[in-house]
Amino acid sequence: MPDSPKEAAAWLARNAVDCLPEGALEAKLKLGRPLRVKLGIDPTAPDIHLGFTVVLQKLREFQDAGHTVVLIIGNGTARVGDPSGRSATRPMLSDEEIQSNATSFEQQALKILDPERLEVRFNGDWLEMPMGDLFRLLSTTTVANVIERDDFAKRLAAGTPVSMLELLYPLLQGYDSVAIKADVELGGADQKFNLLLGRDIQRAYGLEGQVILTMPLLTGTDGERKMSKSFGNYVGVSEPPEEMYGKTLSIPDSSLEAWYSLLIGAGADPELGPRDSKRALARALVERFHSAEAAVAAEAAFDSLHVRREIPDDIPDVSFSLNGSENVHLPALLAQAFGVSTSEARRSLGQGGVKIDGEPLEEGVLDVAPDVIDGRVLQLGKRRFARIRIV
RNA sequence: GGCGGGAUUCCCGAGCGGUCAAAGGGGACGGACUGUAAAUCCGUUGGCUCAGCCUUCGAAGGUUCGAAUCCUUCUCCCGCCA
Repeated sequence: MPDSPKEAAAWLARNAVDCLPEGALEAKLKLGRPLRVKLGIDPTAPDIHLGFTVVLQKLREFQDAGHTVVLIIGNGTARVGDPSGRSATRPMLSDEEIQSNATSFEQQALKILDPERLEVRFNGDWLEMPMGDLFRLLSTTTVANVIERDDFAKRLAAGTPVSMLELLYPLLQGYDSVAIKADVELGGADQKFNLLLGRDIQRAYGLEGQVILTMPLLTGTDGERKMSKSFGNYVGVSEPPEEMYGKTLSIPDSSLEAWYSLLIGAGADPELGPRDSKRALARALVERFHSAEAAVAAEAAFDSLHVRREIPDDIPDVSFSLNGSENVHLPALLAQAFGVSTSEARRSLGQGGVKIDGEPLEEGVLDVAPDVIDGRVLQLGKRRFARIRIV
């Protein structure tokens, strides 16, 4: 890691989208003390996904350079809900939900962050402020200032509702920077407005404005939209190795380069084709969040299941009671074994989507003799398996 | 406060009083294909004791042989005006 403030600043900002204002990071580094680097987390979603690790990774770089990361669990702001990029008003969360989300969030963040240089704060501690203080905060910002931002502007233009609470969100979030005296604030590229407003608010309180540094948003597994829990296109850092591996392999080839540069910090081996680059990427990710052995195992399991179409080793046992009838009624069995409705099970049966020991069942067969299925592996689609015991 | 518009199946969104379990798209699931859980193509997508039956179209009543479609009240939402 470079020594001079100038070089250090360039290093830290090297893959950022924005690092504003120009030269400010270098100036902060020249102070020669550990900087307080803020990251605000809205604990509405309990899983940290790969997209978020891009920012966490950057925080870790600051830590490794001797700075302190202040992780703010937005238990106060979570009751408002970040409007960024949302097209609709968010529901309020209960205190219990927020608390449990926050706890699991912190645990997962520690997979990447160094606990030695980490300070965890809850912004509910200072957002419960007297009304006079709130008024002071509100007076720092104009309405025009807040509604000029893209997502509000769009929603207002489209006639979708924007609550007063949401309008408040950027201010509360910005006040966090005042409360913890942040020198630098990190966030995803979509947080630029919030971070800049935090800087303005700090200055309104007579503090030196924070440097803001935003990281690119990782595209989700669909290759289309940013990775997000609400789009269902995310890979969580706590997911089982096989899931993580498989999901990574499912990204379109066009996302490969971005995933490499944002998650691995380097390009793919140019010798490898897209298939093998992707496999290497998937292995690397499983290795980082689980272990080298898990990565090898996940790849082997994937090949077995999807490439060679084999039946996996560890599959759940399901007992099925005949309840006096002669034959096994397959819709009922499938419903019990895989939690689908019997109607859905019938449809799958009608589409050749059910196999016994890897052998497709003839379409339209609804009942089989018990010994045809007892002790064998029932398969629904490509990925759902159960070993059946008739009792 | 006044006026107008809306609430539809997982989501978005169509829906002449009968032929509506409800168009279309998205998503999801199944099949084919494939280096892949990608792309593409095909199919399915309320539930059940499944060639039939039952429950759905914000809620509750009502009109009718028959209502998602008409009427009344209620709840929630949106816009415009003040």
